Amino acid sequence: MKRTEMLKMNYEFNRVFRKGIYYNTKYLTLYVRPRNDNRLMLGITVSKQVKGSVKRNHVKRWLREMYRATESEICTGNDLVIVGRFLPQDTNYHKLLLVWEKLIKEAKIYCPKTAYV
RNA sequence: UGAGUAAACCGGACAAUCGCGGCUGCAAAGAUGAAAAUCUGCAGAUGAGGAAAGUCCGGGCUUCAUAGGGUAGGGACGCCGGGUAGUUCCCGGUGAAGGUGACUUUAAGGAAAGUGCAACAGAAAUUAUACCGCCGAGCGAUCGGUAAGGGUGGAAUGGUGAGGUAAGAGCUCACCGGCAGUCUGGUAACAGGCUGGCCGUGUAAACCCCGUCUGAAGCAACACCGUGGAGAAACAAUAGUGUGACCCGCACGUUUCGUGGAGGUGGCUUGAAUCCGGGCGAAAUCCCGGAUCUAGAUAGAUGAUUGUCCUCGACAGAACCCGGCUUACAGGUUUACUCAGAUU
Repeated sequence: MKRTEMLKMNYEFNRVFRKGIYYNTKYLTLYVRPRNDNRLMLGITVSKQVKGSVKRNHVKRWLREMYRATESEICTGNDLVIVGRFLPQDTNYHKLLLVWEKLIKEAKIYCPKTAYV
């Protein structure tokens, strides 16, 4: 299985924020920007509305795990940035996963496995 | 048994599957490359805290400044002894305050160098003073003596008792307090004794005085590499470089020095280290011997799922590294001690 490619530099993030299309929900914001090549790159960031570095880190891990679970169903050729926003106390991984699945369909980057087979 | 004091420690556990960081080893299958190597692959062990936090002190380390020394100014600290690389930290002790007690708290030098302040109340808040009183003189107005008592205040000119007196007063005496001198004990802070003598408030977390210490900035420090770009020098015109097997053709001046933006590499984990054993000491700490290597990321690694168990899980995430302080914290364990009660 292919390793997830991460966005690293600050300018890469800024490029996606400025030129990408964003899809907003209560818990997450997704920025999408098409790429010239066929790679799929991911950036994860969490808003400071989530207090405390422990909680922020935890949300980041959820987002990464969530992406990993659905990576094979996402269209290639895009830069994605997922932003974690304010989360109520009873949030857990499963709730986030449901939100995420809705979000990728809405953003029209949901490509079921046919692309790979 | 109940209530409490002090110290030390732990900070959900186990199993399975998938996933992540750097490390070590293997493999040579795939990709890049001239090579070294890098990525991918497989295996292995390993991977956040007691506060990682606040960034409040003290260092190491680095750069800048600086011949050496002193003074002023600024800042910090302030009972004594010991510990330490060092501190405002730690340990032990002294004084003071609190608690029945175990024990706790303590910015604890100087008010006899000087200045300031002390609201309201009160007669009076410091080279001051007499409101109600008390006593004496006087018919009285008033004058003189006094600071026991009342009253004000956070604080009122040592306190209690006796003598003394017109009434009173350290005026005198005893004890207590405080001051000065001296002796004894203690390394010292200080404690105790003796003698003299009766001494005018508090505030230095007000200025100040005395003593001690004191360059500045921080890993985004700093060192190295550095496509591009700015600069300098040298060389060349049938040359050189790239493309290519070669020629033609096409494109471009080339090389060196050097400054350094983006970016990269180092700094980056072996250290006042951890564990075990022994020793000096009342303790902090120190000494000796043995063993171990225990995160090193850079959009920043610990997560998800399932199952079992319990007390049902708090505060909370390394970012150069140590020592200390402070603050946050569900619940639990151990040891020592105190008070009250019960039983023997």
